[in-house]
Order: sequence, then C-alpha cells, then structure tokens
Amino acid sequence: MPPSRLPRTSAREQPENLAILLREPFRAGTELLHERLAERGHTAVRPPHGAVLQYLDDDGTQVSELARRAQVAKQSMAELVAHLERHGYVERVADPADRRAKLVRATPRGREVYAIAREVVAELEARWTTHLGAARMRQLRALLEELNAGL
Amino acid sequence: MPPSRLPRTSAREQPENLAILLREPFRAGTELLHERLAERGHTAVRPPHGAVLQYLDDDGTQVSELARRAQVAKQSMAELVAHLERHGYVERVADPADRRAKLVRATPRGREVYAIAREVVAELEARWTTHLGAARMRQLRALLEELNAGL
DNA sequence: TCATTTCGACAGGTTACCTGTCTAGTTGTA
DNA sequence: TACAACTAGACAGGTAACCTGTCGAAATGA
Repeated sequence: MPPSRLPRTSAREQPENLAILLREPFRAGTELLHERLAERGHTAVRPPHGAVLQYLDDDGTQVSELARRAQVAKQSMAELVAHLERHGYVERVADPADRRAKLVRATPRGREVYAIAREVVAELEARWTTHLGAARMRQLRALLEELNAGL
Repeated sequence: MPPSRLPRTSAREQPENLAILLREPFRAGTELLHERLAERGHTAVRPPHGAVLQYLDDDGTQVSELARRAQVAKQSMAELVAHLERHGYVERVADPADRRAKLVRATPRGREVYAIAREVVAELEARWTTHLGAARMRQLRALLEELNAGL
C-alpha cells in the first residue's frame, strides 16, 4: 500500500506540488511514529493525542491552556485528555495555584511515548541525511527555518 | 490569533523541530485556502473535501477509485462525495463503461473551487519567493523533491 | 456457465470535533 | 470590602468524518 502512489491526472496536482512536497515527509513521519507506538503496545495513542502530549509542560498544564495552544475547543481537549488519562498516559492533579483548575501531567507511561517519538525523529533525520547528505540537510533545514520565520 | 505562538517549554518541541518546519507552511496554506473559500461563499467545502477534489479526474472518477487514492474507506469517501453533491460541487453520472458504477465529476461550481485553489497557491508561492528570493525557492523545491523521492 | 470479484448502498458504531450552559473559584475595581 | 466580570472545567447535546460488515446488481475470469 504505497501512500505516494498519486494519480497522474489529478486535477490539482500541478498547482499543489509544493504543498505536497511539504506535506508528504511530515505525513510519512507521523505514520511511522504511530506504527512504532502501536508495535510497542501504545495503540491507544492516536494522531489527535499529539495535540495533548506535544503541548504538555513538564510540570503540568491546565486543560484550558492546552486547548488554547492546540487551537481546539476546551471540550475537545478535555476529551483527548480523558482518553489519555483512562489509558494511563497522563494524570490530572489539583493545581496548587488555582483551586478551580487541575494540571495535566505525563505519567511514566506517557514519558515512554516521548522517548519513542524522539527515537523516530532521530531515525527519520538519519535516514534523510543518508539520502541528501549532511550538507544538503543543513541547507534544507535553514531554508525551512527562513520560510517559517516569514510565516 | 497567531497559530505559530508555540509554548517555549513544550516537551516535544526540540525533537520535532524539522517536522514542525515542514508542517507549518502546509498548515498555513490550507488555512488560507479555506479562509478564501469561505470568503467567496464556499463554506461547505472543508479540509476533508480536499481528498475528493484533489483526486478527481477531469472526465470523472468512481467513488471506489477516489477512496483508494485518498486511502480512506469507500463509505467515508461516499459521504464526502454526497456532501459535495448536496452543495452542488460535484455530480454523479452513470459510468458508460460499467453499469454498476457512477462517475463523480466537478460541476462549474466545483471548478470555481479549483480556480480559487490555484490562486491561493500562486499567491503563497509569490509571497514565499518574496521572502526567500527566487534562487532559494528553487533550492528549497529541489531539496524537497529529493527528500520526497527518497520517500 | 458459474465462482469470484467489484461497485456502491445501507446499517450501525466510534472518535474527534463543536456550541452552549452551569457551578465553583479568581480577579479587578468602585 | 463587596461585587461585577471573568475563567476553569463539567455536563448536555449535536455533527462530521471516519470505520467494519453486509447486501444486491453487475462485471470478470476460468
């Protein structure tokens, strides 16, 4: 099941070329990450949950703050957090600074996910560096940084 | 509402750097496209419908084929097509070559969406070229093409 | 001819999103 | 200090976008 087998006659392929070039490596990386997570038993962590883990501070973060960072509604974030809590990836503890609030924090099981993510990122970068060479990878990164800086 | 305002202490920010660099320009482009579509009255066309329009051949395409290309279940694709059909962006006509099948085809209203998409892509590329310069844009594109070629 | 495959419809379920409302608690200000 | 205004998160209820499984009609291959 090659995900890159795009139709030759797709009506929008030509104009979207650059968009696809940006999207595909990201998509491939996300796919690899979730494959690896599944292999190691973390089937309950699916792509949307990245929006939680990605924005979690080490010392815990409020649900409302996570929702703001991920740009979804509080209720949506609360559901994702509840799912991860049910599966033991995060825990919610009382916020000592605000009695209304709870802080969401990664558990040891949650931190395993971070470790796997770091491995996958390292593996991908290594693979890409093999294909492009170190110099061109640096070039690519620099160009992407410039592009991102200009929003 | 700056979408790029990422938390300084995000636990995964460092290792994901390159992933984010790839994702952000794509995300920004998608956002701009759907803003423009909404401005011009095409509020019914939302991101998932790109999976239909993106893979439509000019002479029409079967739902099953679209599902394969977009890598979703037939039923999911059928829903997206039904939505676009209800809103007048595509029509389904009998497939002359297969009496079981119907071909999904863009209507004039659907082709407006393609036109807007092409405008947005052109605008983004122009904006990025202003930031990076034509030479670096060519470099970036070449590097991304190499990266994608290596899957 | 007939077993197998394929197309698209239907049934039924889940997940990830949304808005709106409510209570408890915080904060800014008269 | 008092109180209006705001904020955190829970609950209610809804929708869109995905899934699997099943089916009848049509196509295909042996």
